Parts: sequence; structure tokens; C-alpha cells
Amino acid sequence: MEKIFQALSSTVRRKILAYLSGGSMTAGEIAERFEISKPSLSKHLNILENAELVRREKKGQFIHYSLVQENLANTLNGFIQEVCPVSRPLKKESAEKASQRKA
Amino acid sequence: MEKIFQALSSTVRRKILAYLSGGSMTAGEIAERFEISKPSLSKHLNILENAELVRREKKGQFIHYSLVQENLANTLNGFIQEVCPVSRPLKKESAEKASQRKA
DNA sequence: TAGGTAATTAGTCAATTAGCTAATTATAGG
DNA sequence: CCTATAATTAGCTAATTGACTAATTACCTA
Repeated sequence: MEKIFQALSSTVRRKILAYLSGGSMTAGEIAERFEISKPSLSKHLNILENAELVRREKKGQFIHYSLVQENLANTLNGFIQEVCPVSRPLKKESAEKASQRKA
Repeated sequence: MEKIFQALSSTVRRKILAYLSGGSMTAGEIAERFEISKPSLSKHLNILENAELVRREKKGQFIHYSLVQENLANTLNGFIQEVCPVSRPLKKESAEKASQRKA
């Protein structure tokens, strides 16, 4: 939980997860999409793996990274339930704002 | 979005949100529940307010803090949708793990 | 208006983070 | 076996974070 929220606090790492939601990619393919050095990206990938948000699989010379969807979804949904429990519905005012924004 | 995930990366701040899910509290009431100094807590509250996850309302000598549920729920749900889209359902293996854990 | 309480702001400091370059590891292929 | 490629680890630095104490602001009440 701590590790997961920590991992999600970086824009780079959230973007990596978004890329991986389209299918697994090698470290190099991910690196191409960012303007930071490969070692820096490697660190980000380490943090994501350590939080069990991605899985790493070595295939010959390449390392393929893929998303671990259920950890992400379970943690975030769990937190939403804890802080915004369904048993305690939104107040009218809040509900209105929520439907206005929808983003 | 950036501010919200940044705000959520601290255990202290996530706990504050959890407390506030039970109803609004003054800064002092929140401070009682932690072992850190009031100024440190004040900073955390500032970060949460800046991320628009809590609202501050002054009543005489006291400042009442309350949760802004819809911002939290909208942002987290939006991110889950982006990274774990329903149109791309979980693979069998992943779905099994997810149901095993449930935490 | 003086004293007390609630809370924040200011300023300092140690620890962490995020980036970089250089070096290392591991694999593929001539 | 040697070279090239993919990626990581090691080591460094600047910037940020999170804690503290001291000082300030704001409000209440005698």
C-alpha cells in the first residue's frame, strides 16, 4: 500500500503504467517514449516492480515489462472504499459538483 | 492529478483523509491523533488543501477541515479506467489472483 | 486591552528523490 | 572469442520533503 502510493506519486511512473496498459514492452521501448536517460528509467521500473505494479520477464537479451492490473485496481479501489465509503453517500452539494466535473 | 497523487503518497496524509471520512475535524483534533508536531501537521493539511482533497472552514478560533470526496474518487477512478480499462478485461490468471487476494 | 488558546508561517536541518555519467553484467552473433 | 547491444548497478549531485523549534497571526474572554 505504502509502496504503491509512493510509486504512483511520479508522473513518469504513472505514464509507464499507462503505456503498459496497452501491452507489455521492453525497457528500451519504454525508454524511447521518455526524454530521460535509460538508467533513470531503469530506476523507475525498479520502483514499479518493487511495488508489484509491473512484472519483469527476461527473454534473451531483452527484458519485457508488463502491468499487474489487479494490484493497482485492488489498492486504489480499497482506498476509495475506505475514504469514500458507499454506506456514507455523497451529500447533495458534493454529488452535484461530482457530476459536473466528470473528469 | 499530479498534486493529488503527490498528496496521497504520504501515509500521514492518507490517514488524515481516512479520519475525515468520518466527518469534519479541527486541526487540533487531527493533531491529537498523530505524534508529530502541529506545524508539521499543518503543512500536511496545506498540501491536502492545495490538492483540493480537503476544504478548510474557519469558525471563530478554530479551523474545521472536511473531506472533498468527489475529487478523490474521480481522480482515482479515472486513473483506474485509464490503466485498467474495462474494455480490456483481466486475463484469466490475473482475475483468479485478484479474487484470491481481495485485499 | 491583556492573557490565553488555536493554528499557521518562517527558518533550519537531515534524509530522500530524481536526474546524470561511467562501469558492469549478460546475451547474441560473426 | 570478440564485439555490439540491452539493460542494470554504482556513485555522484541538486532539488525536494518532512520533521523540528521559534515566532507570528487571529480570535475569544475576562
